[in-house]
Amino acid sequence: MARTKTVSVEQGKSSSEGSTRERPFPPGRIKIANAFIALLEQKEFSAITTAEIAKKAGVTEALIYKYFEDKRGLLHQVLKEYLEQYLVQFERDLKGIKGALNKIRKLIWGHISVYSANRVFAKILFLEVRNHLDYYSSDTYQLIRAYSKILLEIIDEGVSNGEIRSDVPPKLIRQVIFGSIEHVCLTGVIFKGEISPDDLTEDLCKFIFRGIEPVRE
Amino acid sequence: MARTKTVSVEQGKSSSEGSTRERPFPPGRIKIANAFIALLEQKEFSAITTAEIAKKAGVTEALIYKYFEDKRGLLHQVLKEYLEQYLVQFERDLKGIKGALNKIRKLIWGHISVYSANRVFAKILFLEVRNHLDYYSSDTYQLIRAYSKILLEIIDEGVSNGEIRSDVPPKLIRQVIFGSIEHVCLTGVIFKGEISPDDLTEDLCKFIFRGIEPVRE
Amino acid sequence: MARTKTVSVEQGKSSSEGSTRERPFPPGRIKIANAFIALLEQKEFSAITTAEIAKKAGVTEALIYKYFEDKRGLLHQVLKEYLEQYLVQFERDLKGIKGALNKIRKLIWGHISVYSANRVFAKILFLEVRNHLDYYSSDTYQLIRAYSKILLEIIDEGVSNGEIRSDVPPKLIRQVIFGSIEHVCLTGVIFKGEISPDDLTEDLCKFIFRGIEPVRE
Amino acid sequence: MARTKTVSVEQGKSSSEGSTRERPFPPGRIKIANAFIALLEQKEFSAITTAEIAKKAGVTEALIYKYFEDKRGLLHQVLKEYLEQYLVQFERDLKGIKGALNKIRKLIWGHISVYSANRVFAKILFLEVRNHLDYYSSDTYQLIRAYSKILLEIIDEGVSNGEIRSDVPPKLIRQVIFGSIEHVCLTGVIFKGEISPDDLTEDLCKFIFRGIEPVRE
DNA sequence: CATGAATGAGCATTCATTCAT
DNA sequence: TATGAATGAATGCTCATTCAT
Repeated sequence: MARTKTVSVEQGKSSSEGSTRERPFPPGRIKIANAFIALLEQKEFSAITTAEIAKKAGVTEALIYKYFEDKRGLLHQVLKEYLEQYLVQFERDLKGIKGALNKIRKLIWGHISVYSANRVFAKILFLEVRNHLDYYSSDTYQLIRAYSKILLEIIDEGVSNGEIRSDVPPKLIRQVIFGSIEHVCLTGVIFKGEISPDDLTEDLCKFIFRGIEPVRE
Repeated sequence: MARTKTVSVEQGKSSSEGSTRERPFPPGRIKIANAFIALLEQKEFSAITTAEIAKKAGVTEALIYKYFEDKRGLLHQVLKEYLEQYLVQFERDLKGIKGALNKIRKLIWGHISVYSANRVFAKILFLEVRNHLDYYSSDTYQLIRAYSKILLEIIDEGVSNGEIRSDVPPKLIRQVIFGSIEHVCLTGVIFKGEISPDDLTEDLCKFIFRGIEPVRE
Repeated sequence: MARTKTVSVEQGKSSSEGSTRERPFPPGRIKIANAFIALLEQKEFSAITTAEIAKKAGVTEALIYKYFEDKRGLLHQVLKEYLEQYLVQFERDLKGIKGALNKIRKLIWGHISVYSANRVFAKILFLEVRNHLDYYSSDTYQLIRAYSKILLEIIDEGVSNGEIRSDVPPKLIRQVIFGSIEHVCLTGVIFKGEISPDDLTEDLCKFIFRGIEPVRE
Repeated sequence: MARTKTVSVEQGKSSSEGSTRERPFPPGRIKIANAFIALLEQKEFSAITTAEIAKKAGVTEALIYKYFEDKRGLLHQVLKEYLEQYLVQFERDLKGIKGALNKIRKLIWGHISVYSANRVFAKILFLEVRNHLDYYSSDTYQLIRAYSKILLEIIDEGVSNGEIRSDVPPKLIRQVIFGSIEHVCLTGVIFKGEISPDDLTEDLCKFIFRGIEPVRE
């Protein structure tokens, strides 16, 4: 079973300058972030209290407010750090892959993999953050949009080179892809079942690429 | 813009005939349910206070607890009544339709239509209720399962008679269908955009039935 | 185990007059009183709600207020009916008994017997009613005072005729007697243990009559 | 009139010596405890609201829950601190006293003295706490049991050395002693009358030691 | 870098009680 | 004789958040 790693992302220098190098997060901050993530694995965000976080982290509640705007800020921050990491990885994954369909396959696999490895991440994303309006004006949302845009570009590329049919709106295609991935993973996340990236990707692609109907001739 | 109708389901008929018949809901109950639904259109469940509901309904807070278990119970109850109504309609819709693909098309259309007509309903379903474990042991969940089962049977039927390919697990197909519908609608719901059942159904089916790839001649 | 009888006292005419004879309590009233008593056996007064009483009685809450002033009135009423019954019995018991000590013995036995047979009664008396000031201005308190006065008179009688020492204030003697009885029974009531009137009376009298010290010959 | 002292027990010493030492209670906690005790003198526990306590203490309601489990926890805590203090005193009082009867006399005196000096204490003990089942599984109950056990041992000692008659069960003797004390004090507490430890002890012992009957030559 | 102490505002829920029918 | 519908008022408790040290 893929254990969610609770080691808080060591932030590389967000923007590097000459001097002291990327300084690591102070211990308190790390403890808080980890405690929070651990808690998220057990219960939903709104059910988590600052008192709980502080206790689990072994610090005082006040310290949370030293490092984060507020409770929701903590959520966004943690999510953002996760996401940034994933996007870097994702870009690398896509490098050197030829063909729109192949890229889509890789994207699906990568997407499912993250969800599979870090269920909390998945849970946060589609159960906590997305429902709130503040999300849509957050940094995180911009990251997600960037990611989402990449898929759209791949689809456009596919349409251009004839790999993908042109009689269905690309945006709809994108929605179906994301919708399928998430629905499939949601089930796994909620029921804490196994999620097998390889198998799921295989089946999903088979389906998405060629549809529901059997091969005509 | 499709206005969500706030008329609480009149269960049974209000005017009795014959004997004791199931009596109509008392006015207070109806007012509460409607006020609650109206509120749900504006804000998320956890942000709605009982005081607000009572005020909007023009009754006292205490009355809420006369008719519903608690705040969450109110949510479930309202949802359940909605759902029951929809399922009746849905069964009727499906009557007389031949062919698995045609049935799926109808189902998709019906599903989107409900979401389109009753955004609150959609919102409740995938933003409020589903995230909580108590949902999965509720009456509502049973209704949803029944509904879900119907789709699976249609798919099985399609596989049997050759309408649907057999090399992809039926359950995955179901997940993709539901996932697609919901992702597509979610966008509409969240951004309060138009949702056109006819167009969406058309595109979705085009896609789901024949996949992403262009026709191979 | 002496089961508390839950049959509400059929009130004899409180004060008789010529006409229609003691009319029995209406069924609703009886059901309420019985339900209440049954509830008192399980939990303390303040933990019992009118809703509960009504439900157990199979009537509406409103009916309680038809027959009783309010919740506390119900308590007092029930208690009073119990008490009146007991006092009648008690007076009869005392008839024909000679000697202060013998009378005291009989009183102790009677007192313990009631507690033993009707634990609810005991519980109400020393856990619910007595703590509240309204008790001390109630009918019930007058009954208790009457009862209490009888004991004092017996003691006085004993002092006069030399059966009882005169160098201890009679009122203190009375307090010790009541205190002993109640402490002994309280234990039984709270821990739901057996209470044996005969044995307890025997031991208590042995002690109260001759004190803690061994016989000095 | 013996005024109940409202100074909350300073646990440990406030001024540290040596190392880390148990630090004194924070001011808020002390204020809460004192306010609560003061309130208990005026009304019964269930009639005291958290709002009241907070107001009287000059703190916010929330602070109550920082220092105490809940309202009932506050009651138990306050009682426990009182009790612990008393038991220490009590053990010292008993030191150096010879003879079971003398010890009993001292115990009675001490017991009445506490009640007399701290009526709230008495009130809490036999009107609030004792009626609830949670009491019987509390720390406080253990303290009371310890205290109660001491009396039993004294009685046993008296039986052994011939000071106390052996034909009455020691436990019953204990019950009579406690029952008498409490009944006698209860009257004082409820009617806010004077309680004179010296006189009461004198009379009670006279009675308990030698019983109700006059001296037989 | 971190904490102890304290707060302010909210909020679900309970319950006895009333009254027209 | 009894009920269905509705209420008013209270209350315990939670929680995110602040700030001096």
